[in-house]
Amino acid sequence: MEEELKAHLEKFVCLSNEEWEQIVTYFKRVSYRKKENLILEGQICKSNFFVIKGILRKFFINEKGVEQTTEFAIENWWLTDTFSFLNGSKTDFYIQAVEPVEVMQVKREDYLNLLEEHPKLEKYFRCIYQKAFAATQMRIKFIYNYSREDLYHHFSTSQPEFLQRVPQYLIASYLNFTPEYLSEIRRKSIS
Amino acid sequence: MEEELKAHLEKFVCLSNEEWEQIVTYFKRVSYRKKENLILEGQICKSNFFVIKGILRKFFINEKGVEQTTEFAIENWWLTDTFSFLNGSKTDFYIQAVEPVEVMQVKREDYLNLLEEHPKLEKYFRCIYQKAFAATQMRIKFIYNYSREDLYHHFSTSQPEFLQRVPQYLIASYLNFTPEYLSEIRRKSIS
DNA sequence: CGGTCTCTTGACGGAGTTCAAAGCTAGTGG
DNA sequence: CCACTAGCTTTGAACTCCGTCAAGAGACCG
Repeated sequence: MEEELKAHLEKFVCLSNEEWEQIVTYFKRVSYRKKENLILEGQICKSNFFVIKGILRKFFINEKGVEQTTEFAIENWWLTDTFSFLNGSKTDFYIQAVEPVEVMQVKREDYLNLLEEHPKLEKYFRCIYQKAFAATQMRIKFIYNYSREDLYHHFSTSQPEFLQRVPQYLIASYLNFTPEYLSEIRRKSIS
Repeated sequence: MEEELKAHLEKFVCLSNEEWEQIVTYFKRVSYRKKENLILEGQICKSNFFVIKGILRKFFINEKGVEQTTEFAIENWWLTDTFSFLNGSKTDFYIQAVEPVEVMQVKREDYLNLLEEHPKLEKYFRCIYQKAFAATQMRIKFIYNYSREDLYHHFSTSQPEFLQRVPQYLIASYLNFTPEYLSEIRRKSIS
């Protein structure tokens, strides 16, 4: 069922069944296996992904050649390289399934047409991006305010589901430190 | 003149003169002196600020009691604590004029009414927030990818105007390191 | 010219990385 | 259903970047 996306849209705008049936035609439902890549560095990031079930992560290869995770997306979150998606430029990122994943994906052109045909959705995406922007600002504040150790504790208490579902080395990567150091922090907090 | 704001809106949507004249009534034009605070920690951040002339910065007092700058805004940029502005919650931030500043400011309720009355502007703000979100994601990528020293060099080459207009200790604060260390980096690059 | 704000310099310490190696776990094929 | 292997996690020692502290040198303002 695509009901998850419908429910999410309806948190911000009211839709008739008829509208919904038109809207859903712009999307494609796709499954990906664990570790499968949805997009690769160097490609143009043609789609925006809405997660119905599973976990995605976005990462890039840093200057030292190490995978650096910058975002996770779970159920009811959108994920894409916004910059590449909007401008049609090449992306520096990979998007990969952490677990087996079900998504609804929209291509850039369909996204733009969808907004033309259904201006109601301008409001939906305005709200979504406002929230996403506010969240990212909060994240920068945390990064600036807290030590790595504090960031881990904050993350593990505020997002406990991730600790269950995502391997430690990816958490370390997302928090921008080494698996070795994460291991050290965990030892400290247990004893 | 408020022509700066009008020009900015028209980058994303077409407006008749009549529409513009209605829209502008939702805004208030205000001047602030150097170092004057537009909002204070603990208040509700009631307005969103569009900079016509000058520079604003947003900062918070970190756990060590030090001012930590998280954003600058120059001409044609919006600045607010998005989270507080949207939800009406108390802000953790200060917004302060780095130079004498002219802004157009909208209150939260006027912003919401404006969007009701002029749905065209949903598109404008959707685009603005999309871009802001993409920019913040790029910023996190930079923070994760580069050493402090590289961050300074990247900042100074990509935003040279800020080096001219903003004192060094604020640049250091924005890049999340100490004025002492910034001084050391500068010495290295000169010799 | 005095005083406050900004920038520089240097010595020291600690949070977090790097490297190397061993222990664990889970997925795969036989 | 077990065994093997590749990938994940832990440990510890050495090292490094960058923050802290203290003090001095400019610069800008009344």
